Order: sequence, then structure tokens, then C-alpha cells
Amino acid sequence: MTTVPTPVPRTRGNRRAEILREAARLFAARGFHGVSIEDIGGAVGVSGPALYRHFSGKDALLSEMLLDVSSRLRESAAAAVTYAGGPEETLDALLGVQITFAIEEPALITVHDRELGNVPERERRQIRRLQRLYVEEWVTVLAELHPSCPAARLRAATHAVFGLLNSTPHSAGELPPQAMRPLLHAMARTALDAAVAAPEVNAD
Amino acid sequence: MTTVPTPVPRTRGNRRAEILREAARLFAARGFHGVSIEDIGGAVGVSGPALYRHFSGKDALLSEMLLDVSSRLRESAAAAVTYAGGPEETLDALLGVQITFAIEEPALITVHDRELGNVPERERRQIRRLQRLYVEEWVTVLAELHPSCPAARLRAATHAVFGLLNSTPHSAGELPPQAMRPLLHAMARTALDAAVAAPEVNAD
DNA sequence: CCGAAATGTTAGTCATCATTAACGTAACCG
DNA sequence: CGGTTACGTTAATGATGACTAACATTTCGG
Repeated sequence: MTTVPTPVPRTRGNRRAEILREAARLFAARGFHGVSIEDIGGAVGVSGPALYRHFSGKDALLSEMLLDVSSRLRESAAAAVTYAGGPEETLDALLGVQITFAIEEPALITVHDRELGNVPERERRQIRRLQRLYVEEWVTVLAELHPSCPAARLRAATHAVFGLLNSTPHSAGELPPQAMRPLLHAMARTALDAAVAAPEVNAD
Repeated sequence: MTTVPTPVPRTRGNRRAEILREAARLFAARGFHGVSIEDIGGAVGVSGPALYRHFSGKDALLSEMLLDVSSRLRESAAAAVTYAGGPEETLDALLGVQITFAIEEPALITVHDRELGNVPERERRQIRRLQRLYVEEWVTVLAELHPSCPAARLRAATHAVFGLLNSTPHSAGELPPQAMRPLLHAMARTALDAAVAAPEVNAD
């Protein structure tokens, strides 16, 4: 059959992606060191050392996972900033990006903000750089909206909002995604507004 | 009882507390499975198996840590509910409790919401019960303030606010605690208000 | 058909690690 | 004093786990 040959063996890309997906799920649930190579292999139906045909080691697997997600976040944010109109719209677009990730890939988001410490030095720096760029997209837009607010405060507020949005994995099942999405958007949006108002230190 | 001398040797409690503190720090940084008994011993100046004089094992150490923090949270919340005046005040008090924990014991808070899965079944149930009670204190107060809002939505909002407040460890150093505290309070408070308004599902 | 990728498999190998054993030592109680 | 208690120490011991070796099998491109 002259079935036009798939240039890349059809299993390979799939298997790699499958491994990354299952590994993310397991790492999120039990932590990087709580998951064995056997566990990951088992989750995709092969067993143990087969993973070394696709990744050079457990560390490399984690590195690629985190590099991928931080790249995607950063790219989506850059796109949002480029195509949106005014700063209000841009901020909504950034919220949409983060909410989509949090809802659609809770495992990746969880691993992304817990396991950076287990990535080898070299790629850790790369990932940190992407994360920093991502945060700076937020801070830049917020600074446009509130030029008088110090950057440190904007950065702290941004991290707090990430915490809010990334809580989705914890409250899984409380609400359906189509209800969760506008809820998170409204909460995050008003929290950001509150963050830049009232810079005075009033007694708690 | 005629007051007999200290029934418990003076060193014991200190050493135990020291171990718990250092273990929390290490677990928060590298995860339960990423920390060895040797690591913990080393952090308090004794080495390795000395820990077994104080705890029956690594699991028991984690169990006690999480049981302690969930008890304290739940008790503080109960106290806040008891002594505060109206629901507005009570909510502010609850926010104060969680913010104090998040700022003063970031390691414990981190371990508390990551490592429950590594606690043996028996005490895991106990801890979950305490966590549920804690959440219910929040939901009860919020329901008083907004009787028309469905409980599931209030619960989701509560978890989201925990995520926001517990983000402190991530943004460590961005702002000094005396600035962080009112910032978190304002953000969390307005986020909760936003959560109960606008229950309609509008396009994101 | 031939050989080289690609992709698995099952048995090591070598570390690391939780836990236990066996053995001090100092303080305190009687 | 004498022994018990609290606390430590340094060797085992036994699992588990990451990674490597040696050995198929399938799939194609030529």
C-alpha cells in the first residue's frame, strides 16, 4: 500500500506526549520524588526503562515538562498583549490565558509551581527566565493602568492572583468549569483593583 | 496534686519542636520524599536515627506536623467566630487568622496543602476532618453575609482565597510583612465580595 | 531481502534511605 | 550507690529506585 509514509513514526510523538501527560498527573499528585520511573511507565502501558527511549532521564522529563509549560504561558501572554486593545482588554486577555491553563491543565500548573527546585541548574535558569518574562507582562499592563503604584506591589499582587487562579486543582469538583471560569475572572480582577488602591498601611 | 517538678525533661519538648520546625522547612522546600531522615537530623545538629527517640517514623513526623497546623487553624477560626461581633467583623477576623499563618509560618502552610497525600490513612482522615471544619467556618460566615449564594460557590471562593493568601511563600521578599498583610487582606476581601455578586454566567 | 532505526523487554548494578540493633553516657530518683 | 530514663552514636539490614546492559521485534527505505 503506497500509504504515504508518516515522516515521523506514528508512535513516537504520541508516546512522548503520553508520557509527559501521565508524568505530570503523577508528579502533581505525589510529588517528583514520590513517583518512580516504573510508575510512569506503568501509567502509559509500557514498563520501566522503556522511558529511556524517549527521555534521557527523570530530570530531563521534568525539565522538558516545565520548559514547555512556561514557554506556552509566556507565548500566550505575549500574544495577548500584542493583539488586545487597551490595557483593560489586555488585562482581561492575560486573565483568560492563566485561567484557561489552570482549568484545562491543572496538573501542569501544579507541577509548574512546585517542582522547579528539582530541575537541574542549567534548565532551571531558562525556566526562571520565562517565568520572569511572564510576570513582567502582567506587571507592565498593571503599571499602565496604575502608574502610581510601585512595581514591587504590583508584582506581589500578581503572585497573589496566580495563587488564586492556580487554586483550581484544590477545589476541583466544587463547580463546573463554565461556572469556575467567570468566578475566577471576577475574583482576580477585583482583587487586582483592590491591590492598587489604598496603598496606605492601615491597621489590620 | 502537690506541684511536683517538671514531669517532662526540659530538653525533650525543645528537641521535638526543633525537629518539627526544621522538617517543615525542608519538606516545604524539597517535598516529603525529597528529604531524608539524615537531612532532618543534620538540620537540628544530631544525626540520622536520633529522630526515632522522638518520633516513631518519618510518617508520624509528618502526621503530627499536619495535625498540629490543622488543629491550630481550626481553633483560631473557632475563636474568631466566637469572639467577633457581626459577620463582617467575623470575616475580617478569619482573614486575619489565615494571613497570620501564611506570613508567620509559610513552611507549615506550604506543607499543609501539599503533603496530605503522604499521611497514613488513619490520621489523614482526622486532618481532613479538621480542614473541612475550618472551611465550613468560612462558608458559614459567608452564607450569613450572602444567603442567596449557593454553598458550592462559597466553597469554591473560599478555596480560591486560600490560594491567594497562601501565595505568600512564592512572593517572599517582594514586600515587607507589614505591607503584605493589608495588601492580602484587601485583595482577599474584595475577591470574596466579587465572588458572591454576578452569579450569572457571562461570556468570559 | 537487508540493514538500520525505533521501541520494547527482562535482568543486573549501585545508591540511597528508612528503620532497627547494639551499644554509650549523663542525669536523676530512690 | 544503683538503676532507670532520656538521648545519642555508629553499624547493619532490607527495600526501593534510577539507570544500564543485552537482547528481541517491528518497520521501512533501498
